[in-house]
Amino acid sequence: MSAGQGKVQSLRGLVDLLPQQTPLWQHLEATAREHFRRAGVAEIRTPLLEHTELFARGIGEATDVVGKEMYTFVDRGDRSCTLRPEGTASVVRAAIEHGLLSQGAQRLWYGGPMFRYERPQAGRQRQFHQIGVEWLGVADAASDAEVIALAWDLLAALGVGGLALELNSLGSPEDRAAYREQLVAWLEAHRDQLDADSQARISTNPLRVLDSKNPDTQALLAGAPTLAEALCPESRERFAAVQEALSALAIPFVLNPRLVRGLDYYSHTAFEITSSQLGAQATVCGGGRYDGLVEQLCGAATPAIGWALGMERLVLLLEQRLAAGELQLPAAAPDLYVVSRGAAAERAGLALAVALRRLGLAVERDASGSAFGKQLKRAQRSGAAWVAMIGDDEVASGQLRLKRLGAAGDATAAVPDAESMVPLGDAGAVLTSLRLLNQD
RNA sequence: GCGGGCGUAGCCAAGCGGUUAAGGCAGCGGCUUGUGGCGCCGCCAUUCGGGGGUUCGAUUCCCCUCGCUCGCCCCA
Repeated sequence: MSAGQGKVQSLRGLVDLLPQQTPLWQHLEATAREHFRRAGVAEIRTPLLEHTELFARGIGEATDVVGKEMYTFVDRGDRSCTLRPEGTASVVRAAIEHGLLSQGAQRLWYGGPMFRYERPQAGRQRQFHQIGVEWLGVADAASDAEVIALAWDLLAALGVGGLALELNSLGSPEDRAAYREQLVAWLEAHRDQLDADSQARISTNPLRVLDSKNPDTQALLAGAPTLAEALCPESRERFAAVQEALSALAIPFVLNPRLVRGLDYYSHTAFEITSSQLGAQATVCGGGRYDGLVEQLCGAATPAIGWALGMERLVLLLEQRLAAGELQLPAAAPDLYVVSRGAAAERAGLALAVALRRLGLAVERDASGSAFGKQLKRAQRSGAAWVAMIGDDEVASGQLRLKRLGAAGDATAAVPDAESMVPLGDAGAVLTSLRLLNQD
Protein backbone atom coordinates (compact mmCIF):
# COMPACT_ATOMS: atom_id res chain seq x y z
CA MET A 1 0.00 0.00 0.00
CA SER A 2 1.75 3.05 -1.13
CA ALA A 3 0.91 6.59 -0.29
CA GLY A 4 0.03 9.12 -2.89
CA GLN A 5 2.23 11.96 -3.90
CA GLY A 6 2.81 14.41 -1.10
CA LYS A 7 2.66 11.90 1.73
CA VAL A 8 6.03 11.05 3.16
CA GLN A 9 6.57 7.39 3.87
CA SER A 10 9.26 5.56 5.75
CA LEU A 11 12.29 4.59 3.73
CA ARG A 12 12.29 1.27 1.95
CA GLY A 13 13.08 -1.62 4.24
CA LEU A 14 12.70 0.53 7.37
CA VAL A 15 9.51 -0.38 9.15
CA ASP A 16 7.43 1.03 11.98
CA LEU A 17 6.54 -1.23 14.86
CA LEU A 18 2.98 -0.36 15.78
CA PRO A 19 1.37 -0.52 19.22
CA GLN A 20 -0.22 -3.87 18.35
CA GLN A 21 3.22 -5.34 17.69
CA THR A 22 5.37 -3.92 20.46
CA PRO A 23 4.08 -6.20 23.23
CA LEU A 24 5.56 -9.18 21.40
CA TRP A 25 8.91 -7.41 21.08
CA GLN A 26 8.81 -6.51 24.75
CA HIS A 27 8.14 -10.12 25.61
CA LEU A 28 11.11 -11.20 23.54
CA GLU A 29 13.37 -8.56 25.08
CA ALA A 30 12.25 -9.32 28.61
CA THR A 31 12.86 -13.04 28.13
CA ALA A 32 16.33 -12.37 26.74
CA ARG A 33 17.18 -10.00 29.58
CA GLU A 34 16.15 -12.58 32.13
CA HIS A 35 18.38 -15.21 30.55
CA PHE A 36 21.31 -12.81 30.47
CA ARG A 37 20.74 -11.95 34.11
CA ARG A 38 20.80 -15.62 35.07
CA ALA A 39 24.05 -16.13 33.14
CA GLY A 40 25.76 -13.09 34.60
CA VAL A 41 25.94 -11.29 31.27
CA ALA A 42 25.99 -7.49 31.47
CA GLU A 43 24.53 -5.11 28.92
CA ILE A 44 26.66 -2.78 26.84
CA ARG A 45 25.27 -0.02 24.63
CA THR A 46 27.35 1.41 21.84
CA PRO A 47 26.60 4.12 19.26
CA LEU A 48 24.70 3.28 16.11
CA LEU A 49 27.22 5.24 14.10
CA GLU A 50 30.93 4.42 13.91
CA HIS A 51 33.94 5.31 11.81
CA THR A 52 33.64 3.38 8.55
CA GLU A 53 37.13 2.04 9.15
CA LEU A 54 35.96 0.02 12.17
CA PHE A 55 33.74 -2.17 10.01
CA ALA A 56 36.12 -2.23 7.09
CA ARG A 57 38.82 -3.63 9.36
CA GLY A 58 36.61 -5.60 11.72
CA ILE A 59 34.32 -7.34 9.27
CA GLY A 60 36.63 -7.38 6.27
CA GLU A 61 36.83 -5.38 3.07
CA ALA A 62 36.16 -8.46 0.97
CA THR A 63 32.76 -9.24 2.52
CA ASP A 64 29.43 -8.38 0.92
CA VAL A 65 28.40 -6.55 4.06
CA VAL A 66 31.27 -4.09 3.80
CA GLY A 67 31.53 -4.12 0.04
CA LYS A 68 27.97 -3.29 -0.89
CA GLU A 69 25.57 -3.22 2.02
CA MET A 70 26.67 -0.45 4.34
CA TYR A 71 24.96 2.87 4.92
CA THR A 72 28.01 5.08 4.67
CA PHE A 73 28.20 8.86 4.42
CA VAL A 74 30.54 11.73 5.09
CA ASP A 75 29.54 13.90 8.04
CA ARG A 76 29.92 17.67 8.37
CA GLY A 77 33.39 17.20 9.79
CA ASP A 78 34.49 15.23 6.73
CA ARG A 79 34.54 11.91 8.57
CA SER A 80 33.40 8.78 6.82
CA CYS A 81 30.65 7.35 9.04
CA THR A 82 28.72 4.11 8.82
CA LEU A 83 25.51 2.99 10.44
CA ARG A 84 26.45 -0.25 12.17
CA PRO A 85 25.69 -3.35 10.09
CA GLU A 86 26.34 -5.66 13.05
CA GLY A 87 27.26 -5.44 16.70
CA THR A 88 30.49 -7.30 17.33
CA ALA A 89 32.93 -4.73 15.95
CA SER A 90 31.46 -1.94 18.08
CA VAL A 91 31.50 -4.01 21.25
CA VAL A 92 35.12 -4.97 20.72
CA ARG A 93 36.03 -1.37 19.90
CA ALA A 94 34.36 -0.15 23.09
CA ALA A 95 36.04 -2.83 25.18
CA ILE A 96 39.46 -1.85 23.84
CA GLU A 97 38.78 1.89 24.08
CA HIS A 98 37.73 1.73 27.73
CA GLY A 99 40.26 -0.80 28.92
CA LEU A 100 37.64 -3.39 29.78
CA LEU A 101 39.95 -6.17 28.68
CA SER A 102 42.40 -5.48 31.47
CA GLN A 103 39.63 -5.98 34.01
CA GLY A 104 39.22 -9.68 33.41
CA ALA A 105 36.82 -11.59 31.22
CA GLN A 106 33.90 -9.57 29.90
CA ARG A 107 30.58 -11.28 29.37
CA LEU A 108 28.49 -8.76 27.47
CA TRP A 109 25.21 -8.54 25.59
CA TYR A 110 23.79 -5.85 23.36
CA GLY A 111 20.63 -5.28 21.40
CA GLY A 112 19.24 -2.84 18.92
CA PRO A 113 18.93 -1.82 15.31
CA MET A 114 21.46 -2.70 12.62
CA PHE A 115 21.50 -1.39 9.06
CA ARG A 116 22.28 -3.15 5.82
CA TYR A 117 21.32 -1.94 2.37
CA GLU A 118 19.86 -5.14 0.96
CA ARG A 119 16.74 -6.01 -0.98
CA PRO A 120 13.98 -6.55 1.63
CA GLN A 121 12.65 -10.06 1.92
CA ALA A 122 10.88 -12.28 4.44
CA GLY A 123 12.85 -11.99 7.67
CA ARG A 124 15.18 -9.36 6.24
CA GLN A 125 14.90 -5.59 6.41
CA ARG A 126 17.30 -2.74 5.91
CA GLN A 127 16.93 -1.70 9.50
CA PHE A 128 16.73 -4.89 11.49
CA HIS A 129 17.29 -5.77 15.11
CA GLN A 130 19.72 -8.09 16.75
CA ILE A 131 20.35 -9.28 20.25
CA GLY A 132 23.85 -10.56 20.65
CA VAL A 133 26.35 -11.80 23.17
CA GLU A 134 30.11 -11.29 23.16
CA TRP A 135 32.35 -13.04 25.66
CA LEU A 136 35.78 -11.52 25.63
CA GLY A 137 38.81 -13.07 27.33
CA VAL A 138 37.24 -16.52 27.48
CA ALA A 139 39.23 -19.30 25.88
CA ASP A 140 38.09 -22.67 27.22
CA ALA A 141 36.02 -25.14 25.24
CA ALA A 142 33.44 -25.33 28.02
CA SER A 143 32.65 -21.67 27.45
CA ASP A 144 31.87 -22.39 23.81
CA ALA A 145 29.22 -24.83 24.96
CA GLU A 146 28.05 -22.41 27.65
CA VAL A 147 27.53 -19.55 25.23
CA ILE A 148 25.68 -21.84 22.82
CA ALA A 149 23.54 -23.09 25.70
CA LEU A 150 22.58 -19.51 26.46
CA ALA A 151 21.24 -19.05 22.93
CA TRP A 152 19.64 -22.47 22.84
CA ASP A 153 17.83 -22.09 26.16
CA LEU A 154 16.64 -18.60 25.28
CA LEU A 155 15.13 -19.86 22.03
CA ALA A 156 13.64 -22.84 23.83
CA ALA A 157 12.12 -20.59 26.48
CA LEU A 158 10.54 -18.52 23.74
CA GLY A 159 9.05 -21.75 22.49
CA VAL A 160 10.12 -21.43 18.88
CA GLY A 161 9.79 -24.71 17.04
CA GLY A 162 11.76 -26.60 14.44
CA LEU A 163 15.12 -25.55 15.84
CA ALA A 164 18.34 -27.17 14.77
CA LEU A 165 21.87 -26.41 15.91
CA GLU A 166 24.57 -26.87 13.30
CA LEU A 167 28.13 -27.04 14.44
CA ASN A 168 31.57 -27.01 12.89
CA SER A 169 35.15 -26.26 13.76
CA LEU A 170 37.29 -24.02 11.65
CA GLY A 171 40.39 -25.05 13.56
CA SER A 172 43.28 -22.82 14.50
CA PRO A 173 44.42 -20.04 12.16
CA GLU A 174 47.28 -22.33 11.09
CA ASP A 175 44.87 -25.19 10.37
CA ARG A 176 42.78 -22.92 8.28
CA ALA A 177 45.65 -21.41 6.36
CA ALA A 178 46.89 -24.88 5.50
CA TYR A 179 43.45 -26.08 4.54
CA ARG A 180 42.84 -23.01 2.48
CA GLU A 181 45.90 -23.79 0.40
CA GLN A 182 44.79 -27.39 -0.14
CA LEU A 183 41.29 -26.30 -1.04
CA VAL A 184 42.39 -23.60 -3.47
CA ALA A 185 44.65 -26.09 -5.21
CA TRP A 186 41.81 -28.57 -5.49
CA LEU A 187 39.33 -25.94 -6.68
CA GLU A 188 41.74 -24.69 -9.31
CA ALA A 189 42.11 -28.23 -10.58
CA HIS A 190 38.31 -28.47 -10.94
CA ARG A 191 37.68 -24.88 -11.95
CA ASP A 192 35.88 -25.71 -15.19
CA GLN A 193 33.33 -27.86 -13.33
CA LEU A 194 32.34 -25.13 -10.87
CA ASP A 195 29.49 -22.64 -11.19
CA ALA A 196 30.39 -19.05 -11.96
CA ASP A 197 29.90 -17.78 -8.39
CA SER A 198 32.16 -20.46 -6.99
CA GLN A 199 34.84 -19.78 -9.59
CA ALA A 200 34.89 -16.15 -8.54
CA ARG A 201 35.21 -17.14 -4.89
CA ILE A 202 38.34 -19.19 -5.38
CA SER A 203 40.37 -16.03 -5.16
CA THR A 204 38.15 -13.92 -2.90
CA ASN A 205 36.81 -16.36 -0.35
CA PRO A 206 37.52 -20.02 -1.15
CA LEU A 207 35.98 -21.48 2.02
CA ARG A 208 32.66 -19.98 1.03
CA VAL A 209 32.56 -22.29 -1.97
CA LEU A 210 31.88 -25.07 0.52
CA ASP A 211 28.39 -23.84 1.31
CA SER A 212 27.45 -23.10 -2.28
CA LYS A 213 23.81 -23.89 -2.94
CA ASN A 214 24.51 -25.06 -6.46
CA PRO A 215 23.66 -28.81 -6.50
CA ASP A 216 26.29 -29.69 -9.09
CA THR A 217 28.96 -27.89 -7.11
CA GLN A 218 27.82 -29.65 -3.96
CA ALA A 219 28.08 -33.03 -5.69
CA LEU A 220 31.54 -32.18 -6.91
CA LEU A 221 32.66 -31.08 -3.45
CA ALA A 222 32.12 -34.58 -2.12
CA GLY A 223 35.57 -35.31 -3.45
CA ALA A 224 37.22 -32.17 -2.07
CA PRO A 225 39.57 -32.18 0.90
CA THR A 226 37.65 -31.50 4.11
CA LEU A 227 38.35 -29.05 6.85
CA ALA A 228 37.90 -31.75 9.48
CA GLU A 229 40.83 -33.72 8.05
CA ALA A 230 42.99 -30.62 8.09
CA LEU A 231 42.59 -29.98 11.82
CA CYS A 232 45.64 -30.54 13.96
CA PRO A 233 45.31 -32.91 16.96
CA GLU A 234 44.88 -30.04 19.43
CA SER A 235 42.05 -28.52 17.38
CA ARG A 236 40.35 -31.90 17.10
CA GLU A 237 40.60 -32.41 20.80
CA ARG A 238 39.17 -29.01 21.45
CA PHE A 239 36.26 -29.59 19.07
CA ALA A 240 35.56 -32.95 20.70
CA ALA A 241 35.50 -31.24 24.10
CA VAL A 242 32.91 -28.72 22.85
CA GLN A 243 30.75 -31.53 21.52
CA GLU A 244 31.02 -33.48 24.75
CA ALA A 245 30.02 -30.42 26.76
CA LEU A 246 27.00 -29.82 24.55
CA SER A 247 25.93 -33.42 24.87
CA ALA A 248 26.31 -33.23 28.63
CA LEU A 249 23.99 -30.21 28.55
CA ALA A 250 21.47 -32.21 26.50
CA ILE A 251 21.73 -29.82 23.59
CA PRO A 252 21.29 -31.68 20.31
CA PHE A 253 23.47 -30.66 17.38
CA VAL A 254 24.39 -31.83 13.93
CA LEU A 255 27.88 -31.53 12.54
CA ASN A 256 27.99 -29.54 9.34
CA PRO A 257 31.47 -29.59 7.83
CA ARG A 258 30.30 -27.07 5.22
CA LEU A 259 29.41 -24.44 7.80
CA VAL A 260 32.12 -21.83 7.40
CA ARG A 261 32.61 -18.21 8.27
CA GLY A 262 34.39 -16.28 5.61
CA LEU A 263 36.22 -13.86 7.83
CA ASP A 264 39.84 -14.36 8.74
CA TYR A 265 39.53 -13.78 12.44
CA TYR A 266 37.15 -16.69 13.00
CA SER A 267 38.60 -19.86 14.42
CA HIS A 268 37.50 -23.11 16.02
CA THR A 269 33.81 -23.21 16.93
CA ALA A 270 31.29 -21.96 14.38
CA PHE A 271 27.55 -22.55 14.73
CA GLU A 272 24.16 -21.61 13.43
CA ILE A 273 20.69 -22.20 14.78
CA THR A 274 17.98 -22.46 12.14
CA SER A 275 14.24 -22.90 12.26
CA SER A 276 12.35 -25.04 9.78
CA GLN A 277 9.39 -22.73 10.25
CA LEU A 278 10.96 -19.78 8.48
CA GLY A 279 11.31 -19.10 4.76
CA ALA A 280 14.56 -18.78 2.90
CA GLN A 281 16.15 -16.75 5.69
CA ALA A 282 16.11 -19.66 8.13
CA THR A 283 19.02 -18.70 10.37
CA VAL A 284 17.76 -17.37 13.68
CA CYS A 285 21.08 -17.25 15.43
CA GLY A 286 24.64 -17.39 14.20
CA GLY A 287 27.93 -17.19 15.98
CA GLY A 288 31.35 -18.51 16.63
CA ARG A 289 34.74 -18.01 18.10
CA TYR A 290 36.77 -15.02 16.88
CA ASP A 291 40.05 -15.20 18.72
CA GLY A 292 41.77 -12.93 16.20
CA LEU A 293 39.46 -9.94 16.14
CA VAL A 294 40.53 -8.00 19.22
CA GLU A 295 44.12 -8.08 18.07
CA GLN A 296 43.07 -7.09 14.56
CA LEU A 297 41.43 -3.98 16.06
CA CYS A 298 44.66 -3.16 17.91
CA GLY A 299 43.77 -4.59 21.29
CA ALA A 300 45.79 -7.11 23.23
CA ALA A 301 45.37 -10.62 21.83
CA THR A 302 42.15 -11.81 23.45
CA PRO A 303 40.16 -14.98 22.80
CA ALA A 304 36.47 -14.35 22.28
CA ILE A 305 33.23 -15.99 21.27
CA GLY A 306 29.78 -14.64 20.56
CA TRP A 307 26.53 -14.91 18.69
CA ALA A 308 23.75 -12.73 17.39
CA LEU A 309 20.13 -13.53 16.82
CA GLY A 310 17.80 -11.80 14.41
CA MET A 311 14.83 -10.39 16.24
CA GLU A 312 12.59 -9.98 13.18
CA ARG A 313 12.96 -13.66 12.42
CA LEU A 314 12.22 -14.53 16.00
CA VAL A 315 9.17 -12.28 15.99
CA LEU A 316 7.97 -14.05 12.86
CA LEU A 317 8.14 -17.33 14.75
CA LEU A 318 6.50 -15.90 17.85
CA GLU A 319 3.67 -14.52 15.75
CA GLN A 320 3.03 -18.03 14.48
CA ARG A 321 2.79 -19.27 18.07
CA LEU A 322 0.50 -16.38 18.96
CA ALA A 323 -1.80 -17.18 16.04
CA ALA A 324 -1.83 -20.84 17.04
CA GLY A 325 -2.78 -19.92 20.60
CA GLU A 326 0.44 -21.44 21.96
CA LEU A 327 1.59 -18.13 23.30
CA GLN A 328 -0.40 -15.66 25.36
CA LEU A 329 0.78 -12.18 26.14
CA PRO A 330 -0.49 -10.46 29.25
CA ALA A 331 -3.20 -7.96 28.36
CA ALA A 332 -2.41 -4.34 29.07
CA ALA A 333 -5.78 -3.61 30.65
CA PRO A 334 -6.17 -0.72 33.09
CA ASP A 335 -7.31 -1.40 36.64
CA LEU A 336 -9.96 1.25 36.40
CA TYR A 337 -11.69 3.17 33.62
CA VAL A 338 -13.05 6.62 34.39
CA VAL A 339 -16.22 7.70 32.66
CA SER A 340 -17.46 11.26 33.00
CA ARG A 341 -19.89 13.61 31.34
CA GLY A 342 -20.29 17.32 31.93
CA ALA A 343 -17.67 19.96 32.69
CA ALA A 344 -17.65 19.58 36.47
CA ALA A 345 -17.67 15.81 36.22
CA GLU A 346 -14.76 15.88 33.79
CA ARG A 347 -12.70 17.92 36.21
CA ALA A 348 -13.52 15.47 39.00
CA GLY A 349 -12.73 12.55 36.72
CA LEU A 350 -9.35 13.95 35.76
CA ALA A 351 -8.51 14.65 39.40
CA LEU A 352 -9.47 11.10 40.33
CA ALA A 353 -7.51 9.52 37.50
CA VAL A 354 -4.33 11.41 38.31
CA ALA A 355 -4.66 10.85 42.07
CA LEU A 356 -5.12 7.10 41.59
CA ARG A 357 -2.17 6.91 39.23
CA ARG A 358 -0.09 8.60 41.91
CA LEU A 359 -1.19 5.77 44.19
CA GLY A 360 0.04 3.22 41.66
CA LEU A 361 -3.13 2.23 39.86
CA ALA A 362 -3.40 1.93 36.08
CA VAL A 363 -6.21 4.27 35.16
CA GLU A 364 -7.63 5.13 31.77
CA ARG A 365 -9.81 8.19 31.42
CA ASP A 366 -12.41 8.59 28.69
CA ALA A 367 -11.96 12.06 27.26
CA SER A 368 -14.64 11.86 24.58
CA GLY A 369 -17.48 13.49 26.50
CA SER A 370 -19.86 11.23 24.61
CA ALA A 371 -22.94 9.47 26.00
CA PHE A 372 -22.41 7.17 28.96
CA GLY A 373 -23.43 4.23 26.81
CA LYS A 374 -20.56 4.86 24.44
CA GLN A 375 -18.11 5.45 27.21
CA LEU A 376 -19.11 2.24 28.96
CA LYS A 377 -18.71 0.39 25.70
CA ARG A 378 -15.16 1.64 25.49
CA ALA A 379 -14.62 0.79 29.15
CA GLN A 380 -15.69 -2.74 28.34
CA ARG A 381 -13.27 -2.97 25.45
CA SER A 382 -10.40 -1.57 27.48
CA GLY A 383 -10.52 -4.74 29.54
CA ALA A 384 -10.80 -2.78 32.79
CA ALA A 385 -12.39 -4.70 35.62
CA TRP A 386 -13.79 -1.55 37.18
CA VAL A 387 -15.34 1.65 36.00
CA ALA A 388 -15.81 4.88 37.94
CA MET A 389 -18.81 6.87 36.75
CA ILE A 390 -19.09 10.56 37.35
CA GLY A 391 -21.92 12.68 35.98
CA ASP A 392 -24.04 15.61 37.11
CA ASP A 393 -25.79 13.48 39.72
CA GLU A 394 -22.52 12.31 41.26
CA VAL A 395 -21.13 15.82 41.35
CA ALA A 396 -24.32 16.98 43.05
CA SER A 397 -24.27 14.19 45.63
CA GLY A 398 -20.50 14.13 46.08
CA GLN A 399 -20.48 10.36 45.60
CA LEU A 400 -19.02 8.62 42.58
CA ARG A 401 -20.35 5.32 41.36
CA LEU A 402 -17.98 2.31 41.20
CA LYS A 403 -19.11 -0.48 38.99
CA ARG A 404 -17.62 -3.86 38.20
CA LEU A 405 -17.56 -4.89 34.57
CA GLY A 406 -18.19 -8.45 33.47
CA ALA A 407 -15.94 -10.25 31.05
CA ALA A 408 -16.44 -9.35 27.42
CA GLY A 409 -18.92 -11.68 25.82
CA ASP A 410 -20.43 -12.60 29.18
CA ALA A 411 -24.11 -13.11 28.43
CA THR A 412 -25.19 -12.76 32.05
CA ALA A 413 -23.99 -9.20 32.08
CA ALA A 414 -27.43 -7.91 31.30
CA VAL A 415 -28.04 -8.41 35.02
CA PRO A 416 -26.98 -5.18 36.67
CA ASP A 417 -23.78 -5.55 38.65
CA ALA A 418 -23.61 -4.30 42.17
CA GLU A 419 -22.53 -0.72 42.27
CA SER A 420 -21.11 1.05 45.24
CA MET A 421 -20.92 4.71 46.04
CA VAL A 422 -17.66 6.25 47.17
CA PRO A 423 -16.93 9.83 48.20
CA LEU A 424 -15.94 11.89 45.19
CA GLY A 425 -12.51 13.47 45.42
CA ASP A 426 -11.15 10.87 47.82
CA ALA A 427 -8.81 8.69 45.80
CA GLY A 428 -7.73 6.80 48.90
CA ALA A 429 -11.33 5.78 49.56
CA VAL A 430 -11.67 4.61 45.97
CA LEU A 431 -8.53 2.55 46.27
CA THR A 432 -9.72 1.03 49.56
CA SER A 433 -13.10 0.20 48.07
CA LEU A 434 -11.51 -1.49 45.08
CA ARG A 435 -9.34 -3.60 47.35
CA LEU A 436 -12.28 -4.60 49.50
CA LEU A 437 -14.53 -5.29 46.54
CA ASN A 438 -11.85 -7.26 44.73
CA GLN A 439 -11.78 -9.70 47.62
CA ASP A 440 -15.35 -10.85 46.95
C1' G B 1 22.41 -5.87 -7.77
C1' C B 2 19.07 -9.88 -10.47
C1' G B 3 14.20 -12.57 -11.20
C1' G B 4 8.68 -13.80 -10.15
C1' G B 5 3.90 -12.07 -7.99
C1' C B 6 0.91 -7.93 -6.24
C1' G B 7 -0.91 -2.50 -5.25
C1' U B 8 -9.19 -0.39 -4.63
C1' A B 9 -10.60 3.15 2.76
C1' G B 10 -7.05 1.96 9.05
C1' C B 11 -7.80 -3.70 7.79
C1' C B 12 -10.17 -7.69 4.57
C1' A B 13 -12.33 -7.26 -0.17
C1' A B 14 -16.03 -7.05 -4.98
C1' G B 15 -15.59 -4.79 -9.54
C1' C B 16 -12.09 -6.97 -15.21
C1' G B 17 -13.76 -0.49 -20.90
C1' G B 18 -19.54 3.30 -19.39
C1' U B 19 -21.39 1.31 -11.75
C1' U B 20 -24.21 6.80 -7.43
C1' A B 21 -16.70 2.51 -6.77
C1' A B 22 -20.45 -3.54 -3.59
C1' G B 23 -19.97 -5.88 1.14
C1' G B 24 -17.57 -7.03 5.90
C1' C B 25 -14.37 -5.61 10.20
C1' A B 26 -12.65 -1.47 12.95
C1' G B 27 -13.93 3.73 14.03
C1' C B 28 -17.47 7.76 14.88
C1' G B 29 -22.66 9.54 15.85
C1' G B 30 -27.65 8.19 17.19
C1' C B 31 -31.87 4.99 18.90
C1' U B 32 -31.02 5.45 25.14
C1' U B 33 -29.10 14.35 27.35
C1' G B 34 -26.83 9.18 32.31
C1' U B 35 -25.41 2.82 32.21
C1' G B 36 -21.46 -2.11 28.76
C1' G B 37 -21.32 -7.01 25.69
C1' C B 38 -26.82 -8.02 21.63
C1' G B 39 -29.82 -5.28 18.12
C1' C B 40 -31.25 -1.36 14.72
C1' C B 41 -30.27 3.39 11.97
C1' G B 42 -26.78 6.80 10.03
C1' C B 43 -21.68 8.56 8.74
C1' C B 44 -16.92 6.96 7.04
C1' A B 45 -12.84 6.39 -1.19
C1' U B 46 -15.21 13.40 -5.56
C1' U B 47 -11.76 8.14 -6.39
C1' C B 48 -8.87 2.99 -7.22
C1' G B 49 -0.08 3.86 -5.12
C1' G B 50 1.98 8.04 -8.50
C1' G B 51 2.86 9.96 -13.58
C1' G B 52 2.04 9.57 -18.72
C1' G B 53 -0.43 7.21 -22.95
C1' U B 54 -4.55 4.64 -25.86
C1' U B 55 -9.94 5.71 -26.00
C1' C B 56 -15.88 9.51 -26.94
C1' G B 57 -15.03 7.29 -22.03
C1' A B 58 -9.87 3.96 -17.88
C1' U B 59 -10.06 1.32 -11.21
C1' U B 60 -10.28 -1.90 -15.68
C1' C B 61 -5.75 -1.81 -21.60
C1' C B 62 -0.27 -0.08 -22.47
C1' C B 63 4.39 2.31 -20.73
C1' C B 64 7.29 4.39 -16.85
C1' U B 65 7.90 4.98 -11.74
C1' C B 66 7.26 4.15 -6.46
C1' G B 67 6.04 0.64 -2.90
C1' C B 68 4.85 -4.21 -0.95
C1' U B 69 5.89 -9.34 -1.30
C1' C B 70 8.50 -14.05 -2.43
C1' G B 71 13.07 -16.00 -4.20
C1' C B 72 18.59 -15.50 -5.81
C1' C B 73 22.97 -13.34 -3.64
C1' C B 74 24.35 -12.64 1.35
C1' C B 75 23.41 -12.92 6.14
C1' A B 76 20.88 -12.64 11.95
